[in-house]
Amino acid sequence: MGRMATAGIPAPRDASGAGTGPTSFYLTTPIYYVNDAPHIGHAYTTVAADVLTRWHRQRQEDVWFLTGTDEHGQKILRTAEANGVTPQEWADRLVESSWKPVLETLDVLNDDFIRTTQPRHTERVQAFIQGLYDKGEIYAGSYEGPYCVGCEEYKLPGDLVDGTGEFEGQKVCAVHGKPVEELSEQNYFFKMSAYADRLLALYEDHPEFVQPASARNEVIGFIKQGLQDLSISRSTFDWGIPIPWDTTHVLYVWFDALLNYATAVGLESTDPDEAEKFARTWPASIHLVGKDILRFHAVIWPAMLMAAGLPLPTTVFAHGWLLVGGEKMSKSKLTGISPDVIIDHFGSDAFRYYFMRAIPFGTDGSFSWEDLAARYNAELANGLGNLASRVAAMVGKNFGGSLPAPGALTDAEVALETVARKAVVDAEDAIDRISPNEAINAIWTLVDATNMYLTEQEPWKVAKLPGESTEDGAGVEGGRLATILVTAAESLRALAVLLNPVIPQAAQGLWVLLGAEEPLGALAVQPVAEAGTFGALPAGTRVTKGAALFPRLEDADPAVPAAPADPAAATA
RNA sequence: GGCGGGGUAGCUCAGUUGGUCAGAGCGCACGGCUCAUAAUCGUGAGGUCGCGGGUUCGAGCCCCGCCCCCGCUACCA
Repeated sequence: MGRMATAGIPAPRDASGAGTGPTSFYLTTPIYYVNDAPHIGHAYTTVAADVLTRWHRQRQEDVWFLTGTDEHGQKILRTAEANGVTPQEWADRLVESSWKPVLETLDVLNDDFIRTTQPRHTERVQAFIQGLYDKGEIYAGSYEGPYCVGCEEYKLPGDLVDGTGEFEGQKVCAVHGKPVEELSEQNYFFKMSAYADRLLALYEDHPEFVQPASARNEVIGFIKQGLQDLSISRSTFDWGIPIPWDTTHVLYVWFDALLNYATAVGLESTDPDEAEKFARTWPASIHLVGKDILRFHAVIWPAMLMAAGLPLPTTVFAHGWLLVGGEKMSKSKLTGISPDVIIDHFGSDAFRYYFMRAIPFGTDGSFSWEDLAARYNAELANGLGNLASRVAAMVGKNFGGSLPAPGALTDAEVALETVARKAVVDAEDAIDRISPNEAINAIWTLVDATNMYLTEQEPWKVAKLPGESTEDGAGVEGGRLATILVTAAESLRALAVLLNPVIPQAAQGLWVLLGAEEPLGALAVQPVAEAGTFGALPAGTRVTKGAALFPRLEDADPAVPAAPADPAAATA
């Protein structure tokens, strides 16, 4: 599988590729900066991570899904001070009030949640950088750059604008409009420039390392401009991990943050169990990132790992932006939307489904309430929900809710099962290419084919045919009507299994509707590879219609599409 | 400025190496059906494929110029 041209397949990390046991699959989201409250962009990343890991779990793989929060840095310090609390108190507040709850809201099943202020992280980070220091990968130097006294921070050339008035002709701080000073500061530097060639070789030899290709090209272009060493310590503030050999400095937040992916699974731990966990889990299969933080993950991170002599992750995947009204979301333009606003109205399944299907992963995508509402009604309510409803209703009406034994299969049944099998294969392939939207497209071919199958087979007419029912109107076991309904039920069974990673609540609803748990066991343990094989539900399975999976929304126009109350906004 | 990606039916977008490539879904219109969440199934709609040249027997797909949009251009979470 690893030789497919569309390099998206996480290769087995057992380099020999020999084992036949479960494949280890370790996936991460970025750790989110606690200065902000979650918006749909964060939720998008997290949901994608959840869909991918749920899928891999349903392949019976050994999965580890990590998310968490980044809590160090000057911005956090300032925000906390502005609110009259310590930075740790501030971080605690945001984590408990916003970041952990949103995982529940989104139905996300993460295996761990790391916070960069936890001792398991800070201690291991210190051990890690001490190791680099001892190896000579870090040296003392000085950082020079334009410094804005008003902002109390160094600026990038791009942050500066042309001055006006008394500062005409000078470059000034865009925020304060005043000239900046050239300052220099003693810092510790990581010898990143030494890894430029090895990084380029990495991108060349492992095109799957940075995906999609557009992201990879940007990274390569960036490095070809010349790679400089990285200043990795700060001494102008103290909210960070102290540099072990010089505690007047704290570690640069990115160096700190990136390490979470490894410390969380046991890097540098002295605990034998944790060390074993690291050996079993590392390296990561996929780091999911937004394209704004691509470079940190595709350049700095592998360079750090190379310096430490650690294995590199298989893939850094940069997804695109969610566009609102054609623009990147922003609070100032009231386009930064909280996931709660959408989920309160449409539910978490619809949220997950919409963002996973409507937007090709890796490209920017437009979000609009109109599109969300239209897809909800057309695809979830009319397409899938109604399909389940019509099948369950007919099994109830004709067989008292007890799935009958099917009769002889015709070409139509074989054709539908073929669609199901192909959907499985195509969806699996799409997941391997880290393309959830294509996976859902593949699954939906079965929704459409099953609706068509029913229209063509007309079970409601078959039910009135001689020999299809008894005197009291009950359907006949082994008849044509029974065959059609059992086949449709098998389709629903396949859909429940295939859609469980994407819309877990509705999939479970389908599982209950089908009464499948009794004969087949829990939905979560159904192997996805066998989902397309019909004939799994035995005669006598209890099918009940129940409530609509996705009730149609007539008032598809939610009241408030803009930014809601935001814990962090008050401090901005 | 440099590098890269885009501008295709009302909307969101597909369109491999140039020749059924002018498409899909949604929305809309008409028709069929009536099991179902007024759902489902079928048909249609005629868009200068950003603009102007060029190459070719033939170009959204190749070349040149131009007009817009977006991303990257180092320590911005």
